[in-house]
Amino acid sequence: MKTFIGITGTTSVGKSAVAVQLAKLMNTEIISADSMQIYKGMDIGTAKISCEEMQGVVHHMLNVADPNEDYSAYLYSQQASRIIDEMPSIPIVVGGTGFYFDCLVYPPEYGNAPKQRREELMSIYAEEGLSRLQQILTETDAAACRVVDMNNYKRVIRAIEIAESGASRSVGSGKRNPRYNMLLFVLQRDRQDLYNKIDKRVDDMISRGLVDEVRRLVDRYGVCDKPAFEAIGYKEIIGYLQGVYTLPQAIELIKINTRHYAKRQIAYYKRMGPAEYIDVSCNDTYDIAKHIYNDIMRMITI
RNA sequence: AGGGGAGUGGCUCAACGGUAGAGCAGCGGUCUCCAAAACCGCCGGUUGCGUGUUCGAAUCGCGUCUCCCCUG
Repeated sequence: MKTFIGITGTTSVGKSAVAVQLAKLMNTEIISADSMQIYKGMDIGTAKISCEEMQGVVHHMLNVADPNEDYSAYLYSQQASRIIDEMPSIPIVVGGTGFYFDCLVYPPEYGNAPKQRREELMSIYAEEGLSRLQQILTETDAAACRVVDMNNYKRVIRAIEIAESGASRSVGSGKRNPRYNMLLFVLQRDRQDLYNKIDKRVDDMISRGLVDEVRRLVDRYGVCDKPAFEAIGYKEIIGYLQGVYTLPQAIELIKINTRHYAKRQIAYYKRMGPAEYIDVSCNDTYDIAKHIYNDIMRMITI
């Protein structure tokens, strides 16, 4: 079983820089695990690492999809695991999307979703509401209703898709076997400190031209309902461009939504299995990378 | 200074005589292809202050403080 290094943490915690230092120490490459940096042309708002910041370290899984595509965790796990498998060195997977790490280590075991059917179910939800979806699931896979969050239309739709493919959301093989040996490091910092950094980062994004970036995106693709357009920083600025919010309101919303996101990230990391938590509040990025490097060397030689 | 309006949890407001509710924020949680998404839960107020009326007041009276608007 192949080993990879996982580095995660909330937005604004400072993952990218640490990862670059670590990659240089390990003489290896980086694979992004970020559900929004996947998209081309979304750079400022996703805080995508710049060429200079990469310092020559190769980064994979950035800019691999167009914003009007239906990208998904399923595609990510397929593409990223291929890269991991082909890399001769120990890859470093870095990003804030905990679910993507899960999908790498435990590849989704249910079948692929037929695209037309999902659109049908979506329009049923839009026109007839959640209760109709619940009814469909009850009829096709009653057992799944006990396992699935019936208030969450996305989960209900997915369970219906699985049921219609002949499987059942209720009979997943409980303890799944991991595909990789992941050595996970979670970077963290004091909550107030983190919130201050988030506020500052959002202000920076605005002054670096986030509004223009979003405008360009909308000009090119229109306002579609693809995942990319639900990204924090984008949906709010779109609202501003459409006159729903003033710019200050949109900025405040971005900050709030980013804080909420960070909280959800923290909750997710707690359930990702064994991990080493590293406080990065008052440490130099190189020192943090060196610390992680030493730990890795120790774990691998044992 | 005079006239009018308002003061309710961090914020915006509801309840207008029967000992306070909601949204937002905050905090916690869920998660097997939309995951920066979607969903669930929790905390929090002796209603500016004082006094009176009443069996009972956030709600009525009086006084006082603060804020807003209008007139000077």
